[in-house]
Amino acid sequence: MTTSGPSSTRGSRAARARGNGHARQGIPDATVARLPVYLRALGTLSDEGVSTVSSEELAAAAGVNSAKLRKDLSYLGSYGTRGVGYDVDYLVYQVSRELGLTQDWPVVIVGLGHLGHALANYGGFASRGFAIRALVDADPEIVGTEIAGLQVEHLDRLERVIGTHGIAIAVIATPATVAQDVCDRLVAGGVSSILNFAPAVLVVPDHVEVRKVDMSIELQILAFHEQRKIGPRSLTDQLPDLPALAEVVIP
Amino acid sequence: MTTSGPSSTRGSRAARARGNGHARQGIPDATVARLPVYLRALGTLSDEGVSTVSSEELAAAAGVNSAKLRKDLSYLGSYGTRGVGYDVDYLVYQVSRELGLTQDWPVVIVGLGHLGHALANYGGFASRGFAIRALVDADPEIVGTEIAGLQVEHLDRLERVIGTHGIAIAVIATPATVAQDVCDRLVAGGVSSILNFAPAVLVVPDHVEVRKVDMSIELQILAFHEQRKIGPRSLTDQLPDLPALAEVVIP
DNA sequence: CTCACTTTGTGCTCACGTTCACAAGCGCTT
DNA sequence: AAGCGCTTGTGAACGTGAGCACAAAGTGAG
Repeated sequence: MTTSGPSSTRGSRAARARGNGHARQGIPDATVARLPVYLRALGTLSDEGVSTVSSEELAAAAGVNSAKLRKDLSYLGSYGTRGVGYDVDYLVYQVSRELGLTQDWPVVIVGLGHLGHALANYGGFASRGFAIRALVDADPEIVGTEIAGLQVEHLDRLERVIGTHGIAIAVIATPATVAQDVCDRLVAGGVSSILNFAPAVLVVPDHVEVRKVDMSIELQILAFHEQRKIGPRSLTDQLPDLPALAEVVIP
Repeated sequence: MTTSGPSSTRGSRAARARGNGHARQGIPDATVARLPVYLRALGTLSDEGVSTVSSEELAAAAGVNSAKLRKDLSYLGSYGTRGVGYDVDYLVYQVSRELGLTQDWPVVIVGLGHLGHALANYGGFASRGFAIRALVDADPEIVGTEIAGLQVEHLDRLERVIGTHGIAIAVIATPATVAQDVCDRLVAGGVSSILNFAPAVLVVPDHVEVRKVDMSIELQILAFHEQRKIGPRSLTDQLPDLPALAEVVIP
């Protein structure tokens, strides 16, 4: 499940307004979230020299049900050939185009602690249509140093940096305490998509989309299921439950 | 939405087997995913000295609808007081207990590149019932060095490390190429919950739960929405779409 | 050309999740 | 002790997503 909760601009109203030739408009959110997974699997296949793939094979590589994969792809259009499968390279192009990865998106990372540092050095971005164009931090110890070939700029210049590079997508990797402030300034500066690594709930205007990545939350979800496996017979589990015990029977 | 797709041990069958006094068994996945968010908001309130909170206030702090919050909390039991609200500290305890955070979970991090390094140094774990007990890597340059107060051990010792500390939850922060191998060994060693940062689809037995954190995927989802905002009037958007143009009208 | 076989694209059903709206319950005031 | 206002807990309606199962459409053999 999903990882995070976006906030704005839900599409999907006219999701069913299809049926004609065009596939445009209204790809379900759940599908959009899976397209990058398909794209990665397709990239691997392409690198291996595979030119055609069936929904069954691709689904296995992406870790999903094949019917779901076919339905997902059908939202983009009819790019398969019955009796054959999908052309890998053609599908890579179509999915990339749908996701908006045929162009390069300039990105700024705000906050260069351990995590921001790791993100700046992560190669997985550049390969997929994202170009980290600027690094921003408030700590005088960090400002001016060079990370991943970029000079870290001071937070004061945030708005200027956004404007200069035409940045629409930003990554927040600051401490939680300043995340909302940074977020507000990003939005004021014109950023409309934010990837938030800070453990804080960001409040943004409707036209801004926020996605959250929070390892602490993911671990807690794992802990919940782990606890369930061990069983409801643990010590602490037999005790209090119902402060109000009435209203049980007799309506 | 989410973020990711777990794989196993879905609860929720007997979700509706309630109605009696007890609230046990069958908390919806969507609810479980939000409990950590509530817990964080509650922690902040508690630190601020707030002793009672209404569903409306807490929902605002957590960034969700108040009806949803009430329904979520109702799965744990009736811990609120009508006309008043919820006792903050009591609720913190109940949510923590439900998530299994009243005990400490020993965790191993495998892979100590930039990201693993950042994770090892992240303070947010310890404060929430998780204790990083071991760091494991295969690179001889890294093995033996000390990170966050722990000595990095060699991958060869993985099974031993798991056994010694009784580890059930592991974090994979290796390159994608070796993620599945590491995963298999973790599972063979007895780990049953995995948090995967590697951009790879992991295949695991049914009793193992995997959650995935992938910043590249999140960025691509943002790019999709960003592209939509700019409008379907961009250059590349007027072109190819329908290889097959027939079947348009007349059913 | 026809038939057998393969794989896509999708209608339909069911399950899950979200939201509304309100009755039930609690505390405070009079 | 009775009434009033506030807030929880939840029944019910609605919307979204998953997956089955099959018709449609393509390929290749005979």
